[in-house]
Amino acid sequence: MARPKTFDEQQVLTKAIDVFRRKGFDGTSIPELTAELGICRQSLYNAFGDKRGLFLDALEHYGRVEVQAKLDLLDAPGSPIENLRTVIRGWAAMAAQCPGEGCFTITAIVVNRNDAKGLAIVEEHVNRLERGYESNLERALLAGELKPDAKPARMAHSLITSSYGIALLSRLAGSSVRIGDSVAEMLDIVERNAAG
Amino acid sequence: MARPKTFDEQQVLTKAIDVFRRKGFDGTSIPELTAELGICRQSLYNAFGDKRGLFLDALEHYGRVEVQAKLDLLDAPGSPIENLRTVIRGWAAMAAQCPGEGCFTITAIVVNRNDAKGLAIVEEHVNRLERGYESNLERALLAGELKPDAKPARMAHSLITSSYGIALLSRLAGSSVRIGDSVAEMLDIVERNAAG
DNA sequence: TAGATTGTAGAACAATCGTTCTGAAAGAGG
DNA sequence: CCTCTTTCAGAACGATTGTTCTACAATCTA
Repeated sequence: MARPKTFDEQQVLTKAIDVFRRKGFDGTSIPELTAELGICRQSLYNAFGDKRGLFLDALEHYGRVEVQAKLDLLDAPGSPIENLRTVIRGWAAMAAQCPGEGCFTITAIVVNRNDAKGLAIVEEHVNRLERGYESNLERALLAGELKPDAKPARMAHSLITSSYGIALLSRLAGSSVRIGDSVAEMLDIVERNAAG
Repeated sequence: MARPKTFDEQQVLTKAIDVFRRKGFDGTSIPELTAELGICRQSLYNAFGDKRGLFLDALEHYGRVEVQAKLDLLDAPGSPIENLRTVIRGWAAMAAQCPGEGCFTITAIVVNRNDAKGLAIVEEHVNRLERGYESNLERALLAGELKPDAKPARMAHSLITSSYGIALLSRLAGSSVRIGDSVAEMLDIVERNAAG
């Protein structure tokens, strides 16, 4: 054998997520990609097939890292409801941290308009996170943290919609107040269904 | 003078909204545009300057027609709260009617990532609608339809976030249940603040 | 050291992009 | 009639697109 891989594929995918989120798919050219990823054309094509392949790989990597991080938070030991509150506040924090950028999922939803494979990956991310919310709420219900008549599925559906609404509108400059109130309302949904 | 305009500019802009929403900005070529709009290259450039000019004009037209239609509904005579319920249900109806397309505002938010002028127009649309929600709720408050301690601004912020969350996620195939529950939750926010 | 492999640098490719230009057909006013 | 003006059809423009190809440097194993 010979020369080992000198670039870290995962690290390249992380950079790719950043670039695509910032400039979109069609808005990012190959020269821009090679410059920002720090690899040359040929390496890009060898590793990912083509431009769309790179995008799809980046999207899957996003699921393995960012989406999974939220799921881990929801599943962390301790009070399920307190974990949920942490995740909800995290959406506002993300919006405040990189305003105008927004989460990669949103770019992917719009960009993959006509790509069934890409849309399927995004949809799986959204559904996984939604099920994460739901199972978190079911555990809270079992633990007696929620009123017995609380409806985890419906709550999860509503929370997911608000979550991505926040992520979308965070791309607009003057959204901080709006996002703050939306997070407060999400926390209120949880509070209202809390026991005692 | 001479030959009168043979194509209706407003009608062309309506078609342009459809095309751009379906294929995005970079994803739509000039030949596609001339085909779908039913006008030739030169007419397009004479009337709108260039491709981006057409997009911005279409975006403004969207504000004059679609956004304004929602505002008119909110301002219609009769019970403010009942009007608000109608508009909220309208978001679900829109999502059900053309699933996978989503409202033009969302395309514009993602597509205008790096175009300040375009982003400003979109932001104005979102803000106008939000103020429409808010003034509707203030009128409801004055009319005694809301509890005295209801907070129109916060309610409006939260409702806008959910509205666009719905519009975004409606692009995913399996979102109908999720959207239904989200609308129910939005109606619940209104209900919970309604006067006894 | 020899050879295989993995990377880089950059030329070259056909295709398509947005845009402009040319020339002519069509209808309204003088 | 003639003269504008609007629109059309389509050629042409340079620039850029995604992709492939060629040549070469680097680093591992045998």
